Amino acid sequence: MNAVPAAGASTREKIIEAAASLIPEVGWGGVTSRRVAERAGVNPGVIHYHVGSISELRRIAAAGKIRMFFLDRINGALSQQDPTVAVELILRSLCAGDSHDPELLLLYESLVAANRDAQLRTDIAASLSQLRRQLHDWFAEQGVAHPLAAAVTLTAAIDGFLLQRTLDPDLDPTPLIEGLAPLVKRRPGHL
Amino acid sequence: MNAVPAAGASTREKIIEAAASLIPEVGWGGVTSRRVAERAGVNPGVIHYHVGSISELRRIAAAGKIRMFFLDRINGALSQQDPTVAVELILRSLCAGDSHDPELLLLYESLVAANRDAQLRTDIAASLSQLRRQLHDWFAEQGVAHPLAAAVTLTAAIDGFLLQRTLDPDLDPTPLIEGLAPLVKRRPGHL
DNA sequence: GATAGTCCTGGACACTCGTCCAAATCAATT
DNA sequence: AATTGATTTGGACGAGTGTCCAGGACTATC
Repeated sequence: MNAVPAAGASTREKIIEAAASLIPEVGWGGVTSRRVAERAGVNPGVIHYHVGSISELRRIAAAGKIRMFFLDRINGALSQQDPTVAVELILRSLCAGDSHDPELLLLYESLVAANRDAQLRTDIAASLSQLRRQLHDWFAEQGVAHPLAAAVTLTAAIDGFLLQRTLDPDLDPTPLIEGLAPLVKRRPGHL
Repeated sequence: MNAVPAAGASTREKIIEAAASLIPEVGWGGVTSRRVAERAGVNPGVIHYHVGSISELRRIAAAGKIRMFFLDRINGALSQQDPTVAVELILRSLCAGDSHDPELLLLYESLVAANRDAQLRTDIAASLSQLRRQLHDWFAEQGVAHPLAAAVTLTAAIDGFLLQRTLDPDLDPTPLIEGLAPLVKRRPGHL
């Protein structure tokens, strides 16, 4: 189970990838062994050879995707010069794509499922708290007045807004950007 | 189906109530006909007599509870005098109870399930947009500078924060209250 | 080429699911 | 008391589920 040869790792990854792609489509509970096997082009029996159980498969697939999601989509904006610009950039970019962005749907499916899976909850909570800390440090560095309040509020607001936007694709991010702008303004004295 | 006698309505309500109480416990997909029947103290067969299908039962139960939730928990704060106080009151009250508040868990279960159920999506989107409008009107009345930005940001931030708090009960609402306070400050000229 | 270890196949197992229905029960009217 | 309609019962049906396993195939080592 520890040292997995290349060939085995390949089908294992195919299985995990298939599960991850299914979560947003059919929901957490809809990810079944047969469906995963079919999408991965793999025999149903082989799933339990590479991954212990379906619950564990869902957990592995979700946690991996979520970690990547935060790294890719949020951290990219931190290379911006101005916090206000960065916030607008994050939101515009997140709203640019489909409102049914698979990565977002996977995130929300997992967040809700985590309430019934302690291991998953721990994994996601770690990713979220790391995200908050990164934002906090960056805001502090950029001379934002209240970096902690800014990081917590921003994380929560984006999270909630995107969740609501999955229900109503026409939801306009502009008021939110306006609302968040003063929060991330630099202190007057900052160079 | 329209004019339901008293006796029938009674068991029908027992069924719906049982379903609503199960959603936060076992998740959207975990609400099965047998479980609902057991909790309602009712024969499994009778569910399809009073409610068409299990999907419809879940939808009915969820939509009703969510409408009530917004009415009870949010509107109560609008009788406050000061918007800043009201925001703090809403958050403190929502964070006072269990972080696994059944009503909140039901809301998030339903929000996620709504992505795979057009009817449910429409119902919840209506409740949410009504909530935003109520907040907007109240903020405008109270002389908040940017009522629309305030309403959208507040709704999103609270929604997201509470979702994250279901994962991490120790999450402190204070930074969020700090972050939202300037957003709902009255215009200087307001009496 | 034989052997050993890894990987895969196909099918079985026991279970739960949503839905349906004929028959039994109940309530109220005639 | 008889009749009629609404309500409830208990069980059945087929489909789908997670999990497991005996064996086949495949690959690298000796």
